[in-house]
Amino acid sequence: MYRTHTCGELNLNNKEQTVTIAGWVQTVRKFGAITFVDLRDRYGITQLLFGENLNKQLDEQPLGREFVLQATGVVNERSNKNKNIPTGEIEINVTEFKILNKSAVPPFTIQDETDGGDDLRMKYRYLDLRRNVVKKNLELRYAVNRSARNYLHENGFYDIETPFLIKSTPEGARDFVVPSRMNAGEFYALPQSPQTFKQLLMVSGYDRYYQIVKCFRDEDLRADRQPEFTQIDCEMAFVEQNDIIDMFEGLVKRIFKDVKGIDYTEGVERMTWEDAMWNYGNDKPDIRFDMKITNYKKPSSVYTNKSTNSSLIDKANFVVFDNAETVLAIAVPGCSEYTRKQTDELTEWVKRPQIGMKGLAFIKCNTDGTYKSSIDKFYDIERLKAIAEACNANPGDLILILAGNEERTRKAMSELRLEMAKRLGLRKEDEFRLLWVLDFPLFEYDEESNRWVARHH
RNA sequence: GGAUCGGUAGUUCAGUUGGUUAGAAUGCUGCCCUGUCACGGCAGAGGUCGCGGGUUCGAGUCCCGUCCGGUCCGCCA
Repeated sequence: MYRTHTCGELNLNNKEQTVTIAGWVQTVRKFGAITFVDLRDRYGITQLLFGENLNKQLDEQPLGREFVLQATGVVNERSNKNKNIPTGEIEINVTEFKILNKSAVPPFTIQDETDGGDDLRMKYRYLDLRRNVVKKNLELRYAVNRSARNYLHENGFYDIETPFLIKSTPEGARDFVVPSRMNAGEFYALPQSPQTFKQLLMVSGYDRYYQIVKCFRDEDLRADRQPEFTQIDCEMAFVEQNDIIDMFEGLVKRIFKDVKGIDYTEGVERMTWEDAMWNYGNDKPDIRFDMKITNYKKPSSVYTNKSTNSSLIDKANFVVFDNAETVLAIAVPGCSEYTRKQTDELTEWVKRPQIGMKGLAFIKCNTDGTYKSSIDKFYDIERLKAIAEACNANPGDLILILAGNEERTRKAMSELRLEMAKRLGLRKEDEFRLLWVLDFPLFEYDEESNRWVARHH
């Protein structure tokens, strides 16, 4: 028998048993007459003890990191227990061992906190995959996948495969192309998504379809964006928007329950795309904290249901605000005591190329009720007060104001809001909120012509 | 396509105003050690400072070019 147990399952219940395990050498700790070896496989780590007899054999056949080893021995209770691992109460007193394969010295350490950089770890991916943190990621992905499939199956969805070598069906991104042998000079495209196929399925009456499927888009990368990615692709027929939202809210809650054991019982907040962009400058806003954005200028035509009181900043001969398409502010709680150095540092922060603003205005709402600002030259105390009230600032708050092109300024203010929240410790990694951001409807029903028409955006 | 940051020991990084023999940690090698689990102690090896050119008495350091990598913009739903 190759092995009787894995490296993750032995404990005091197996005491006195003779076992055989196989795995990779994690570490070797030599103490003169005895040697400890941590043996690792997918399931865990088990400590091997090489006593006096075998130690001599180890001198002739030295072990190194990542050697593949098969060992037989008796499960012993340890005299010094390690409470950090499940197998920490036992060790195997080795009677016989065989080096199944030697290993060159790995170019980086196989540990949670590895010393290897990204490039090196990708080059030696087979070593990187041995690391526990990488394994955990693959396990998580599999758990999410399994949970989603179970939920969708239970709700009547069919998993139907669709072709990869297809005729181009442009969706906006560039197609990846594959040369055709049969038709020289012609090419297949790889799907940017299964969009046309699932629509075909709907027409054919398969009214609930899903697929966990690769999509291909030949565009430049970002840190969180790859040309090849997987999505949970779904389509439903004979439904309204709320049916879809309810179904996939259920999916997300089920995944949290199955994967993390979290019961997300509260309702999921719904927000229109317009509100998300207007109040947070972001189509996926962090709503774990408030700090909403206040708009001081008339919105562009994108925001059909928004209006503002631009008289608050008008007619002050302040060209920066006068010439700006958009003027936005947030009230940062408790930061009115910021020093000149700190506000200068924030100004430099928004001027970085990634943010791209030309400058930053601020109003300190002092706790004694007075105001001190970088725009005192243009606005008297009454006007500062009015501007501050418009963004619901409290005494002790620091109001930060950005002005410029609408799209860029909104995006910059979103980044600034997140940055300030981070500095104040408001972005708590272990807390989460689910939120639906409802896209601008692409079609609307036209009563006159009695048909659906595309909305202009 | 554009902007910007980086490339120094196996690895992750430091390296001052341009100045003696380029350092640290970790890994690796050898010796010591019977209870470690990030073992410990002692000793040692290990470098074309990405590449090419220039300035200079002298370049890891300054300048130009080039290659590679990261991040962002463009692009991408």
